[in-house]
This record gives sequence, C-alpha cells and structure tokens, in this order.
Amino acid sequence: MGGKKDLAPFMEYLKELFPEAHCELTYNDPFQLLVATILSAQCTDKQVNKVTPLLFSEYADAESMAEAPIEKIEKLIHSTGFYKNKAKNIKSMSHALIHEHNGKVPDNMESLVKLPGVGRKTANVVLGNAFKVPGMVVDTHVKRISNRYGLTKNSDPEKIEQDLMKIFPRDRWTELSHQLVLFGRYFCTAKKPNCNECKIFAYCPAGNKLVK
DNA sequence: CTCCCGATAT
DNA sequence: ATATCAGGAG
Repeated sequence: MGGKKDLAPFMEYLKELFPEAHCELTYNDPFQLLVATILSAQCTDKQVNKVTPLLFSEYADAESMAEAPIEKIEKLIHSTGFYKNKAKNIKSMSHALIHEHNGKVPDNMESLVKLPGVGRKTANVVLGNAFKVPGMVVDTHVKRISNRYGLTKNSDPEKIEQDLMKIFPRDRWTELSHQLVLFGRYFCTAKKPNCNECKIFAYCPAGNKLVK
C-alpha cells in the first residue's frame, strides 16, 4: 500500500510558526463564545473584540439577548459587517437556547448546527474552545491549505473535516485548527502565498504552481 | 450560486 | 477609489 503522506514536517512547521496558537476571541462563557464566533464571520477577531465588551455588558446571557431590541443589537455589532443577518441570528439563536436548551449552549454538534446562524465551522469553534471537545474547524483558510497541501481531495467542508480528523491525532485537532487558520491568513494566503519563505515548500504539491 | 456589509489593504 | 476578505441561509 502506498504510504501515507508524512505529516510530521507540516505539523512541526506550524508549531514553530504558532507555538501559542489559541482562540483570540474574548469571552467569559460558552454563550459569549458562540455570539463572538457568529460575529467573527467575515470579520477579524480583533474587530469582534472591540464590540463584544459593550454588547455583553448590555446583554450578558441568552435571556437578555433574546429580549433585546433587534435595533440595539444591530447598532452594537454594526462594525463587524453583515450586521442585520448577525443581529437576527444572535437574537433568534438566543431564543432557541432558552426554549430548547434551558438557556444553555449545547455541547454537541447535532444541537449546535440546528441553531439559527450556526454551521459546522462555528459549532467546532465553540466545541473545541468552550467545551474541549476535539474537532477540526474548516473555514476558507483551512479549506485552501488542505487542498493545496494535498491533505484532502474534497471541496465540501464537511468532507474535508472528516479527512483531517483521519490524518491528524485527535489531541491536536483544536490546536491545529488555530494554527491552520493563522497559517492561511498570514502565510499561505489566497492570492500571493509566501512560497519563497515556506519551509515545507518541498512537500507542497501546489507549491510549484503558486510561486512565480 | 447569490446575498448579506463594514474594515482594511492597496 | 476600489479590491479583497470569507460563514451561513435561501
């Protein structure tokens, strides 16, 4: 049988680049992390952290968020973009939490993805960081890197998630998720990846096509 | 596949 | 001034 791709250099390089990779969203509990993660779509964590202190000081939990006037939420989260969708999702998600989960954020994938505005990416962030349930977060960065580096041949994020879980040790999933996102954001970027400085260029199937 | 939107980079 | 960024719902 053909040997599996050697992932050691890849994991070691990520560890070298991001030894302290962790969730950069600020939050006090699972509910706040869930809200912050919804806000983080198409928005930097830094920008999210600018609005959440005030948002949570006004509406700290599912109960108060569910009763908050939608216009107030919109105003508080405005700078994170897509604010109308996000405000609606945060409010109805909070409502669902109260009526279907006793006001608590569920700690399993099936329940999380049923919440308004919550997909697998958001669910995995909450599971990994708030509940320490290992999982692979597949956002656009992780997807791009997985395809470039030959970690998967799939384009469907859920399939990629399965593939990554097969090839990486379970106890590294959450850390790797953070490292992959950072690697994609700052090094292996969509447009002009820094192939010239990449230490694993030699192992990268896409490398020679990307470098100019 | 399109729409939702502001912030940041260029 | 304009391009780019990049989850989830319909």
